[in-house]
Amino acid sequence: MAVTYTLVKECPETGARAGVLHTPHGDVPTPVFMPVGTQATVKTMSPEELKEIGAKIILSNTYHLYLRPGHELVRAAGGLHTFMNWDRGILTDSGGFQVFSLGALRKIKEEGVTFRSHHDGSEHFLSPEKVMEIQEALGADVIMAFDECAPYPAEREYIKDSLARTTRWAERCRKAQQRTDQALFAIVQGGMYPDLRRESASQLVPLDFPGYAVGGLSVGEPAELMYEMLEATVPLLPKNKPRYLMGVGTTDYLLEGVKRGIDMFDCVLPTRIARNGTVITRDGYLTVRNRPYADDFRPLEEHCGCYTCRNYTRAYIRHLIKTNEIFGFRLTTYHNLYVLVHFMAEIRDSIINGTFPDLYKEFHARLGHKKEV
RNA sequence: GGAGAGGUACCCAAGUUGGCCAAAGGGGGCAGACUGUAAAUCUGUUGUCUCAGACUUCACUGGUUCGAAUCCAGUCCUCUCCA
Repeated sequence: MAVTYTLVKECPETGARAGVLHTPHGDVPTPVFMPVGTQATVKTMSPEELKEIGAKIILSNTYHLYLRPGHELVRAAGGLHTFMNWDRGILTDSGGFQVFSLGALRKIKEEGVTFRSHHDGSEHFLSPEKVMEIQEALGADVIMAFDECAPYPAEREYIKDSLARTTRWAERCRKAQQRTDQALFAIVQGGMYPDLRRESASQLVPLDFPGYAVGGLSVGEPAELMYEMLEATVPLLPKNKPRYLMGVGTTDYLLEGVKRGIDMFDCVLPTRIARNGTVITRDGYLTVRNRPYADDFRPLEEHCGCYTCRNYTRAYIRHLIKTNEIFGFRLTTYHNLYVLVHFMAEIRDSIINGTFPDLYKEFHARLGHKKEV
């Protein structure tokens, strides 16, 4: 098996799990937050910095790397790990999210999806088979089945058709798979309809994929609705396989996701808001770009052990951001990723120590609302 | 000394057949958004007030006119060229 999962401990009070994802590029303790490096780089971070932060696995993207520089070039480079000098885990998203985010530029059919390139308008056809070919050329440890991340809100009938097609696409991906050293995860869809979530899961689970993702969430719906969908989905997923909640990455969502049995998360939010002048703290967001921090000589977050907080002040970082200096984006990105990666490690420890419910209560009181610090 | 060009809001800069001008557009400032990255992006806002409405602004002073950033006269200042 390319990638296996070991369940280390499960919180008896909640559904929280501590485990290990074993990959050809090292073990990944779970629950885990995976930084996103869409174009074969986590924007502004070097691989060395990512390791320093504690990242054990990162994301990259099929659609984007297919367009540029082209998967054949990555293959010629020796695969994504070699190409980008990252010897730890990599997961590639299938392009399913681009079916959603490039909504105006694509057309969905049973056979696959026609995209008009957002670079030059050229037309490209991605099918489950093509996506598998690309992902095998890229060579990530975990690869994703081609799916449709459906929009919210969406009609029940639309979601029903979409989820069924996503299942058929997952089967086609499975059939097209040739490499045996990559784990192909299927993606549960179903929109915001609990019964359709269950329908999707019940179609995919018997196909026995090495891991399952929950997709189509965090697309604009209220938080409570997302939690409800998780509760409808996760209990149907096999306990001995990793569960991955796609596109989720605020501290409160992470905590709530873990509580409901999720093992893996990814999100562009920490890196994106970092570049837009906002940092994540244990107590909420801090928009360090704003005026009040102009002469604030404290670190971004007191007691944070990250490189940024050990060496730089809010005033300096605000200055860098305001002057559009690259180093500013690097410092905020570093901090945000550090916070999430370490938050997950802390959660994992608490699950193993049996104190997760306490940690949950503590953070539940602090999170869930945005607050300037 | 002579010839010419010009002075518009925090900065740059449109606007000079008089009204539709509190005044385009940039930049800067101040906020907001961001969740499997079309994102170092996008959106809002940026004269004053008791903000619907009213008031004071386009170098300065005076004038023409129902009405002036726009027309006239004078003053101050800036730049270019020629001596």
